Amino acid sequence: MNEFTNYVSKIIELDTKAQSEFDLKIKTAEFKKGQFIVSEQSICRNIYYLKLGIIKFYFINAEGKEVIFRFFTEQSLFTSLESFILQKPTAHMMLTLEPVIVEYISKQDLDELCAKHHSISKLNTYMLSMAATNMIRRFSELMSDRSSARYNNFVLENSQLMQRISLGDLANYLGITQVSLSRIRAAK
Amino acid sequence: MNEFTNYVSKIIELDTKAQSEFDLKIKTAEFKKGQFIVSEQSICRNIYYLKLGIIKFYFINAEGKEVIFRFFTEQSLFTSLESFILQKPTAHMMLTLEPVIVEYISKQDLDELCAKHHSISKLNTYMLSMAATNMIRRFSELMSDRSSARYNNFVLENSQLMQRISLGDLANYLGITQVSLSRIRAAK
DNA sequence: ATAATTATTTATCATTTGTTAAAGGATATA
DNA sequence: TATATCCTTTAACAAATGATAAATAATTAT
Repeated sequence: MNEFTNYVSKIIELDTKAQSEFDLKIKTAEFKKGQFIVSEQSICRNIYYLKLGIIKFYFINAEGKEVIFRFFTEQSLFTSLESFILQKPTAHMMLTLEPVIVEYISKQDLDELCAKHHSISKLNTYMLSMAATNMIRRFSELMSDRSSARYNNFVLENSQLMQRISLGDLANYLGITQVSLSRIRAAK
Repeated sequence: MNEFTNYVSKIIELDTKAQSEFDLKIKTAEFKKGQFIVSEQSICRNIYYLKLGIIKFYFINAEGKEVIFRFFTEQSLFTSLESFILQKPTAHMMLTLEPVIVEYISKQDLDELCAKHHSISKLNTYMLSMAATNMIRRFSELMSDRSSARYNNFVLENSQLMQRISLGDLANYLGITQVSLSRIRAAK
């Protein structure tokens, strides 16, 4: 059984038939560091399960600056949601920060399975719920504290992740410049 | 037929039986200006359709300041999503800024209808998709421009709404203080 | 209408953050 | 090892924003 199937089975109980049909649709792909899994203007046709590596989910804003929605690490699901739902070109990119192995299912296959199996429809609902609540939390986090507090909080809650991302990327995630982040770090 | 039912029928085609069962579950409520439809620490048990009025969806951040997710106006769906999904107390409030009339369906009723009718399950999927993509857009908007540009943009795209909300609320929505917004307005 | 309350603007000063440039470290490549 | 490249820090200055208080305008209540 694929890791993706195993992962979702622990979240939503899938009946045997639904599970095996889901598992059959899973494909695997590998990427080198610095490659786009979803590039600008492409259509995101899949939901991905991240087996290995780390991914930066971001866009370039009106001032030409990089804004990071979030990072994804092992054992997480991701997709460029707006593009995935409407199957139209995305402005939101998925870039590998390390060598990456993913498993994925296409929207078409997932839609077909949703129509066929109620348990997979429930899985789909769960994945959308997580996408929505994660964005709500991300927005709240960004609006909740001054940047120094956001930095301290990030270090506390993501000590492992700190070792895998650059301070430049962290600054963008926190919504400040790298110079500003250096100042915050120096001020301790 | 309730306005809520009519509204969703235009988005997702519901078979006759699903539609009438959905319609039977809809309830109505009225609120005066300045009342909470969802108050802090309460559990949000419903999805609402806003028939009349305007609502502020917000929370109080770690520094004690009000942060506005968004405003809702007539003919829109809303719920305090995290609380609704997990049925746990919310930190996100829904406050009426005008007299309000809503129609709503409970989570329990909706879940039952989802299990029974695939078309309603699709409706549920649609509503979650919108919640997620709306938050993605809101986040992007907030991170895309300097505050003066965000203000100009808001005025352009929400000229009707401008007449119904206070500048203090608008400032909070834009992520700045009211004093700062006054400066931006004066600088024109 | 008058008073009281609330909303908005203006002014002043302090703080934060951005910008630019340069310097120092670290890492990768030949 | 030496060189080049990338990442991070530091410094100096400018711009934006916050905090506070006071003044003005608008709204609500008596």
